[in-house]
Amino acid sequence: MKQITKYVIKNSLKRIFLYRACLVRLRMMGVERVFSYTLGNETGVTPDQVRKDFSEFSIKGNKRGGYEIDELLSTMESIFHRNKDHNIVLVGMGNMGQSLSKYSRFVQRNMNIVATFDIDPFKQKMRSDIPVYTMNRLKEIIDRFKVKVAIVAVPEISAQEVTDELIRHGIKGIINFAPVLLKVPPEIVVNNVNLSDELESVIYYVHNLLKADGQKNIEYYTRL
Amino acid sequence: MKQITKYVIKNSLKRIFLYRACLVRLRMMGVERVFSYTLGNETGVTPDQVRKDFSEFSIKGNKRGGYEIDELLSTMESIFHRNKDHNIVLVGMGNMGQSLSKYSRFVQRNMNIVATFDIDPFKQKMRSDIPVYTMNRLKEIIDRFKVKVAIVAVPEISAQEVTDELIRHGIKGIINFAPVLLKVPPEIVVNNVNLSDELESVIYYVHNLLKADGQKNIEYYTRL
DNA sequence: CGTATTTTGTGATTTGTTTCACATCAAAAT
DNA sequence: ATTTTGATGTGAAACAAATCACAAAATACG
Ligand SMILES: NC(=O)c1ccc[n+]([C@@H]2O[C@H](COP(=O)([O-])OP(=O)(O)OC[C@H]3O[C@@H](n4cnc5c(N)ncnc54)[C@H](O)[C@@H]3O)[C@@H](O)[C@H]2O)c1
Ligand SMILES: NC(=O)c1ccc[n+]([C@@H]2O[C@H](COP(=O)([O-])OP(=O)(O)OC[C@H]3O[C@@H](n4cnc5c(N)ncnc54)[C@H](O)[C@@H]3O)[C@@H](O)[C@H]2O)c1
Repeated sequence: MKQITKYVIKNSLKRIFLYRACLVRLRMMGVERVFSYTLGNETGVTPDQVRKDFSEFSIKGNKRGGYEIDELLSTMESIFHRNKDHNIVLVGMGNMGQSLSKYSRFVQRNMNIVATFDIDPFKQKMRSDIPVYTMNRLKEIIDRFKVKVAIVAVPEISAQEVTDELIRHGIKGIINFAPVLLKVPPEIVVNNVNLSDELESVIYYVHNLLKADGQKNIEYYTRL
Repeated sequence: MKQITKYVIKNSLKRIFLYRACLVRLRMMGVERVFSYTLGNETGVTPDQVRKDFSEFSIKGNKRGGYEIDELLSTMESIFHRNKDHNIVLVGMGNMGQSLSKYSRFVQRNMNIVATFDIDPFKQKMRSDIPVYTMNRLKEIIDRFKVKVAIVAVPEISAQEVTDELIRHGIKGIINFAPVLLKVPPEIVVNNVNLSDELESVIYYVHNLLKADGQKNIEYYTRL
């Protein structure tokens, strides 16, 4: 009973990510507390929106005193389940897969790629920090590391087949870089990232903005 | 007068990309015409929404006869300015930059990376199809190839500085892979792609869906 | 040729999101 | 201790997006 259940990250959640990144930076700069005004200014969001977003996630501040950054960050950590580590597998060690496997920021955020998989024996011989396995070890690794989330970085043609296999072995969430809409059962979370579309949309907006020349941006964009 | 003007791709435009990819596939399979119902089914969108989207972009079909795929595709091509080529520059030939520079699908969609740039002399010596230049040739290349759009794939710390330089030399649109909100004048289009956030949001949704277990998806997601 | 059928295109309605406005509280000032 | 000030938190209002519903148009069929 596979079906297309596309989802996009809710804007309010995207903004929470934004706030967090900003808070981490401010904290490193020695700042201890923020107001919705400060945070809004820093992230290009109105203070009202910041407070509404916090309200949605039941994040509380101190009347008049604003928000204590450390407290805010630890509240966010528990919202995002960042207190514990998350094991991830990556399928497809081509250009994209290799690049992602080396990306240190995932680890910094407690997202560990514990193993990668590829059908190409040459890729399997690659020396790398993270092991590259054949597909037949998929189940073993997913079970051993209690992996719930996978990165799909295989060619378009193989993406659905790989996805089916991942789900069969217990994967619940997928971030997919292949330019296809994966069909999955409704309880599976899929985030389709299509970089060609992202780039092309920039071109589209550049052209239309140049024509429109100025204030009518709203017609073409949606604010985050 | 730099400021934060974040924009996200409008959902209706995202869906148009979706329709197009689907239409290309159907066309290759020999299908000649579609109905909003077919297309919706194929992309997980309601037929009403398909027609509303087409209406927004003034795409017309034939009452009763549906849409002729070829006609639809060529209308879309002109909407997306795909009739002409688009020259792009890429700054930062690290893991991500190299991967993107090899991505053939950009070229397939008439988006040509004409040159790449890096401060690292080692990267400049790299043999690759696309030339790697020092930053001081940026202006020359941008002018020569009439480049309007750039890909930023440098570390977080350098992203703003590189962006400023790109804009100074006439770039109007940027897709940014560094996890920072770039500050740009309001007439510049920026698409900030943050892959850590995308991955983390999958984890977030997986956890919350598992808890919610079933139909209340709507609470956590926004449909595309 | 006219009637039934099917699908588009778009106002009207509903649903969702952002902005506004202000009561509420906590701290600072007097 | 009381007033003033300044920020939060959240209903209400305004705005935006998605769904519904149906008239209009094109085709099929008797
Ligand atoms: N390269 C990029 O910058 C880029 C950008 C955006 C999207 N993408 C998408 O990401 C995906 C990967 O792109 P790439 O450039 O890394 O391609 P690639 O060809 O370099 O790598 C694909 C890898 O997947 C492996 N593979 C193929 N079928 C497999 C299967 N059934 N099971 C396991 N592994 C399999 C191949 O052996 C290869 O190593 C593609 O869908 C592409 O469209 C790539
Ligand atoms: N690697 C990934 O998979 C990945 C994923 C998501 C986001 N990103 C982001 O993309 C960016 C690049 O990541 P990466 O992994 O390729 O890093 P990297 O360190 O491999 O590459 C960065 C490149 O930028 C060059 N550079 C640095 N400063 C520069 C400057 N001022 N001008 C020109 N070039 C400069 C460096 O010489 C290097 O070649 C980072 O911001 C990173 O956070 C990377």
